[in-house]
Amino acid sequence: MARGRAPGYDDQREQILTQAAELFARGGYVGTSMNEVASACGLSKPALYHYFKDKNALLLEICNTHISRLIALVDEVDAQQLAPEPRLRALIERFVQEYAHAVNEHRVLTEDVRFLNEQDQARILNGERQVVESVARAVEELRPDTDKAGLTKALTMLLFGMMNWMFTWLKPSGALSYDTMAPIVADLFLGGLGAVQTPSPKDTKKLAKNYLTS
Amino acid sequence: MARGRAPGYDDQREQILTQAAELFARGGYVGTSMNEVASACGLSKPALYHYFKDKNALLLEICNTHISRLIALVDEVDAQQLAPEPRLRALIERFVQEYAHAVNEHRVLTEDVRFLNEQDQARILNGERQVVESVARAVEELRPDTDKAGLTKALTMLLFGMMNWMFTWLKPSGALSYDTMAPIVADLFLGGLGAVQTPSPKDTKKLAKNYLTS
DNA sequence: CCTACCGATCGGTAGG
DNA sequence: CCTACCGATCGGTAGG
Repeated sequence: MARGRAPGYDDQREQILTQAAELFARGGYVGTSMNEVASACGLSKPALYHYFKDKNALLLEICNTHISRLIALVDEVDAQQLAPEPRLRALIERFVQEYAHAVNEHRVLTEDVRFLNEQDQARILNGERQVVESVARAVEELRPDTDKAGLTKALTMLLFGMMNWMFTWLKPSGALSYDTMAPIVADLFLGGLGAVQTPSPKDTKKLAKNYLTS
Repeated sequence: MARGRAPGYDDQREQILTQAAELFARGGYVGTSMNEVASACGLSKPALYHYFKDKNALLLEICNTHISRLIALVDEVDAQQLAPEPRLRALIERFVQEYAHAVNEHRVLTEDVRFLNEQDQARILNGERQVVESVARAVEELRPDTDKAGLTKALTMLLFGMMNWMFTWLKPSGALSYDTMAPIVADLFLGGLGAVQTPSPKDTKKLAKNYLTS
């Protein structure tokens, strides 16, 4: 029988990831040294390198764990087969909960993916695309006309903007304030959706060309 | 008569600031070296230091120029004494225009202020507070009840979230797509504002406590 | 405005 | 021949 990892190995990895996410969120990926990560975990730098092969692997696992949870979240809501409005409300509530549960990880995901190596970055961006597309489908159900106008993704991204920007102004002190925000975001978005004028075809053509393709 | 600056001195400074904003926006402040800035401008590093005393000064001037324009913008709209709805529409249009005109500077402002030294950071954050408060006043005029509920600033920040997040998904290729987005953001926000349920006093108390105070 | 450097610290790894 | 580390230092490069 093969000898496994030492007991506590996985716990130690988890603890390192949590610490690194906090340090990266505060000082940025490039602005945080492996020495800082190590000493925040009470480890020597070689000990840290025992758990992660390099700095990129640390960043990748933070991003990957978080995006995997977001993908699982939208899949779960999809599986519930809710009507359009409760579906979008459920998505918003779950996103806000998830962000509140992982503020540091979320900030790292939104700010530091660009520092991953090319292939890992592509993997993460692919995951993000999956998540966005699932929400976009929910938006489109609520306003089918926006899709052919090329507006669906724009509206979806405005919704993500409201949620993703929250970590810059809401203190991460507790999940309660995030919980309070979820229905507000849902009310605002769902209430405003019907008021959005579909732009002229000339404008939406330009709009469609201006999405980031990657 | 004292010898003035060499002719072209100010032009060179401007060019450096534009180049630096682009490099900082792409690679982050910490991830960009002064050598990279210098060579992108066709200068030696010592030559670069002739125009800016250190890296912090470069970051400060990028942020300061941009935030000053935003403050001027809200002051101009304030001076027009518009009715609440056209006022907020004007603010949104002007913000989106300004962001489109200075995508790199805006990204640097939103992501890299934390790397400024303490005093400069405080100055910039103070400017940001001015801008937010002006928009918050416009929001409060449209929904006076949200103020005593502590909701005004939350709604204002959701609006900024929609606008500030745009640079992550709209290609910076042209001002036209941004122009198309401004009325969409305005429709969505103004349309949704009336649909937002005021949360219970218990929740808003928590909400008010969770703003970043600085 | 150049070449030539400094103190320090970077990410990563040697031997034991 | 595995794991779980340590003290010390590697080659390069950062801001200045």
